[in-house]
Amino acid sequence: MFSMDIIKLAEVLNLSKSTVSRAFRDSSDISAETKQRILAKARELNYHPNHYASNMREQKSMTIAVVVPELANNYFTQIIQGVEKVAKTSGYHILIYVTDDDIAREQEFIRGVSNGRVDGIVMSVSGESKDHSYLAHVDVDRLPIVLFDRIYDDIDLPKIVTDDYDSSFRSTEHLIQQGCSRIAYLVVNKEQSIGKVRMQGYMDALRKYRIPLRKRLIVDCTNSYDENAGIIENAIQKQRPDGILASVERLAFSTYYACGKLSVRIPDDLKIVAFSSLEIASLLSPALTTVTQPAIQIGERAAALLLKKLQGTPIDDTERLITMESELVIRASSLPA
Amino acid sequence: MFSMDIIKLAEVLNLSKSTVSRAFRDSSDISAETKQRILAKARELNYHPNHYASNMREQKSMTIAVVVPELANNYFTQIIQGVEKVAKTSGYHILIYVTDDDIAREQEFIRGVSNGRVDGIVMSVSGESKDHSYLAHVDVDRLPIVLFDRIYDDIDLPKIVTDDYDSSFRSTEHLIQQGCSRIAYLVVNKEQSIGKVRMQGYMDALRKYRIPLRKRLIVDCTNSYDENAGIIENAIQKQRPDGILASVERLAFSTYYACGKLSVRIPDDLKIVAFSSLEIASLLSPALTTVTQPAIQIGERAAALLLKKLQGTPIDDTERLITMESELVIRASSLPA
DNA sequence: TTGTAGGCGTTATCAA
DNA sequence: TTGATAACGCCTACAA
Repeated sequence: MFSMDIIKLAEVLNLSKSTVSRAFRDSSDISAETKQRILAKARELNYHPNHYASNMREQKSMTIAVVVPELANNYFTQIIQGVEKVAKTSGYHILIYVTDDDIAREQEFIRGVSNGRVDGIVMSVSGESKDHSYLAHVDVDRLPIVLFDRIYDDIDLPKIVTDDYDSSFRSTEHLIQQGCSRIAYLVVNKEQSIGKVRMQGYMDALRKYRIPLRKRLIVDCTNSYDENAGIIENAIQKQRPDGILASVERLAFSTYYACGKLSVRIPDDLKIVAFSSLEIASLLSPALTTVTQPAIQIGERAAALLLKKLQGTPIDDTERLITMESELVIRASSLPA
Repeated sequence: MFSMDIIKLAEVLNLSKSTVSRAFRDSSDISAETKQRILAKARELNYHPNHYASNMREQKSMTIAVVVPELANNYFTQIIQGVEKVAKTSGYHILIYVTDDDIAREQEFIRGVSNGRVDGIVMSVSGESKDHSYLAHVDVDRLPIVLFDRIYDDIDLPKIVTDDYDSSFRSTEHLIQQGCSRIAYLVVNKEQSIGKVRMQGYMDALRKYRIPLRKRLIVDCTNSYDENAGIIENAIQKQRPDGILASVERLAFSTYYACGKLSVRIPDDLKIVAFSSLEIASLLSPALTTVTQPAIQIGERAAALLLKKLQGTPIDDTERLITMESELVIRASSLPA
């Protein structure tokens, strides 16, 4: 029950604490010899400068927060991988916060880290986009924020997104070209940025091919697996779609299960394309056609942008909205039987 | 560029900083009225007590570190989900560290958080188990550690594991009962805790059924997808196994790809069982038989155990080694064609 | 090159 | 109930 601090270490070494302190920074004001001696002793006594004390002095924490709506989603865990990778190389630590799509919690987290606890934030916002003005009050010079994927359009922060509109348009077009005419769009929250943009791509593709938009084919799902099972089964039975565009991965899985249960054959009776970062999409039965977002790169990019800002480099305008390209990988689930 | 601190807030309110400070803790030495006034003003001016300053005073950070070998693995992301969930309810923050199975980095991380940066650690160790004595030097009264899944046997810390030996034994037995006699065991690191224990279960099951152990059927894989592709293809062609037990999920995926490439049919020519936390194992082609570990619960349990310790409750002996049960979920990949 | 001293923002102790 | 003051452990002018 004995804790080492800089003073004790200094005493042991018969030096002042300033000298010891210098040994742990880049300071040139110290003889190599003394420095070695200090470092050696520190290792021996297992001394490490207290991070919080340093932080308080230096007003920085070398920590960034990653805020995501959920963890049970390959996309977000890949984002974290990307952020972690970049953060690590610059010596930053990362704190993870999961909002469960609850804007109150999102707000609470942002507040909770607004005290020097983190130096910056990488965030994909929660689904609800009603009142998010709290973000506008954050002093981004003190606490920079980079948004990715699920963003708030009216908030002026650096953003990284994927070409969701195009991907959605192309996916729908692909289904049409495979002969689908009753294409359903599965969405969790169509008020939210990505849900909305992807829906627009879907609708515009239908219009281009003069396929009437049927409101019933836009299916509102939830975050609950159980509820979605019912919703999707119901939609399949009642609306008889011959194609499905799932705006998030999870909804495609639910569709697979529903089809299994209802004996609807994929792709014979129903073709599917899904936004998904599942790496083994090709091992599914049938292999799933995906819009694959470069999730890891997005995470890396977001982290790099944040670090750049943290290092004082100004973000130029071209970097305030970065659009990355997704890839439409066509597999069996959307091809002729 | 104006930062709110307790002194400024006190000035605005015409109070002393002590009084303001009291408003933010449970202190009863303050009138309800004053407290309200302070809290209201704080909200208005967006003041939050600086976390690091508090930490320094209180010698605790309300933060725990989660150290995992990798993030590209459903098991570990589910663990994080579990830890996050429990930590959140107790107001703890979580830092994520990824070792990439590099013990040097593991060591570096532990050192790096040994300064009050975190109050405790939940960790699954890296694969290499040569020299990990550094862990023995950690003062676990100051910095409690809970190990899970991949552990070091000779380190006396609370541990949470799954019944890997039994699972492995039963899986192998299951394959034997399906008529397999040349069962390969795919492993990444057979020196490491889980790799070793799972191998033992495999070997003992073979012995029970008097099936000779063929060294060639124990296939050493790596962490690289590309390398594994070659290794596994090679093993399938040269050793002609009729059953495979994959000790980690990723190796099962590689096997699926290899079989596709080599036109080996699953389960007709080769049956597979894998340790895997993939939630959509039943959607694979064919559906994958899995040993499913209760990953989320393990994470929850590990976090709960750590929090218990942090709250000063002593850990009793029965909790020093907790064994959770995995479930063998039999699906098409290991059943008769 | 090394030492001295002040302050980073809090909270706890003690006095008023 | 409130206020003054001394830590918490560290870093950086500035002095020696």
